[in-house]
Parts: sequence; C-alpha cells; structure tokens
Amino acid sequence: MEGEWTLMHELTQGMELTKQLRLHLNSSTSSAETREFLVQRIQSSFDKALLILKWSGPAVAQPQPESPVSFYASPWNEDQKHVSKKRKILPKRTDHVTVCSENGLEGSMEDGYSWRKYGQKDILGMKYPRSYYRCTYRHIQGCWATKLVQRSDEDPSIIEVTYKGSHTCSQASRQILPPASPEKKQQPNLSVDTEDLGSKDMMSFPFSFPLASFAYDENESQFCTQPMVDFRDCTGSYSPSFISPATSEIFSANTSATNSPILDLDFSTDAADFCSFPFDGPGFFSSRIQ
DNA sequence: AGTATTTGACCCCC
DNA sequence: GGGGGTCAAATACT
Repeated sequence: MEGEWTLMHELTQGMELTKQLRLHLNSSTSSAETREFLVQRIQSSFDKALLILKWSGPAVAQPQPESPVSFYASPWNEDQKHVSKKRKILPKRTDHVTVCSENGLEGSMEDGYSWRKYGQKDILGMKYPRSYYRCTYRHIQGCWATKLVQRSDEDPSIIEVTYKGSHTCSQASRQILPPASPEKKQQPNLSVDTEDLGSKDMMSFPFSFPLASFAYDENESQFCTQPMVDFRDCTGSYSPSFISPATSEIFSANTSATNSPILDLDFSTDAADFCSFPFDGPGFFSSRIQ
C-alpha cells in the first residue's frame, strides 16, 4: 500500500531528521535557523504521518464535526444560542496567509472553505478596508472559524488573510479529500516560490500541500503562517521550475470553494492538523512572488 | 423567497 | 476614548 509506505517513509524521515537535529544541537557551528528548519521538518513528517493515519480508514478517519474544539470555551449548543454582542473570546490560534490575488480571489471562497462576509471596517493606517468573514456553517454546524481579509497597502495585489479559529463544520473534514469531480472552468494556479527547495522527497506527500506554512507565535500563543504562497492567475508568468508534470497536477490548484484538494489541512483542531508541510521550512519559500 | 452582502451601530479591550 | 470586531437591519442578488 502506498499509504503504508508513505507512513513508514515519513516516520523514518522524522527519525532521521531527529538524529540530524541532535547533531546540530551538539554542534557549536550549527545555526539557530538550521535547527529551526529541522524542527519544522520533523514536525512536518510527523504531522503527515498522523494525517495518513487519520485518513487511512473510515473507522478512524473522519473527524466528526461536533468534535470539541479545545480553544472554545463552551460548546455551541450551550453558548452560541445566546447571541450577544459581547466580543467572543477568540481561539488562540491565528493563521496568517498572504496570497497574491490579481483576479479577485480574495472573496470568500478561495481557500477551500465557504465563507460569509459579516463585516467590513476601515482600519486606522490602512489604505484598504478589512473584511470579516465567518464560516457559512456557523449557525448550522456551530463552526466558529473566521477570517480577516486585508489588502496590502504596499502591494494591492497582495491579500493578507488571517484565520481565526478552526473549522469544525463538515467541510473541514472533507478538505483533504481529492476533488469529487473535475472542475470544468479554468482554474487559477497556485504557485509556490521554491527558491530554496530543500529536497525532492519533500514532494512525496501524496494528497495535499499547504496554502502556507505555519509557525508558532510564542508571544501570542498562536500559530501563524508565513507569507509564502501566492495565488496567480493561470495566465501568470510565474511557474515554479521544479514542478514536474506529475506534481503540477497537485499544484494546479482549484481555488473554488468546495473541491480544492489542497488548501485544507489547515485549521482544524487537533495537533495532527497543524501541518507544517515539507515545503514550509525557513527559507523554503524565501521570497514572495509579486 | 431565500441567501448573501453592505453598512451603521454596538460593544469590548487596551 | 478610540480602535477593532461583531451584530443585525437593510439592501442586493439569484
């Protein structure tokens, strides 16, 4: 089974990386960046292994939408029905994603989830207003994921997306699945700057890749993604040179709402979902495509 | 008619 | 008190 092989591969790689990290920890010449890179790769390997386990069989695979979300103070059916204007305590995890949107992708659907806009504010010092989105299924399934969309001042083609909370709706659990059917309309490509690609085997992950990488913000106890991945229109000139015919299928991402195979992993709850994928190490995507 | 978006008001936190 | 996040009525869209 390919899944088993990949699982073994990831676990083995995790072990190897751990050994490397140990060597670096004992080495006075090792840089902090290198160690951090190894840490992230280790985490990535184990994340992937966990994901493979998680999705390898129906008995254990499907997380239930009603499964508790640790950072919410109380369950939906107790708290959420008491609608109040009181500011809710937000989850402690925030994901920052920077995407380059030149074709209006900054709407509610480009990341594989279905969002509903619930507000817009002019932010002090910001040229462009900030838009607030919540999961479409908030009231149906008690999914309290939200995101903030802010167009960059410096480069209006850059859309900064901040995710708050994680999806507990059923949509979250199917994000990892491949598209149910081929999309007919032209899809924008998801391009990744891979200037500092570490190793080719990092591309071996069979079913998914991140929209952006995650880093842990210790100050705020938050997970933050690093601004590394851009959306480009299909006609865009940029195309990562490493993409092979095989991998381009993975990277040619459908960014419409329901069948993006890639933009997922994401923001769901448990540790296994904090996937810092292989290409997310420091320097892995070292610059943003403009 | 049902759903999504807009937008002014409200409220909390710093 | 001001800024930012959310609510909800009004409006637009399908």
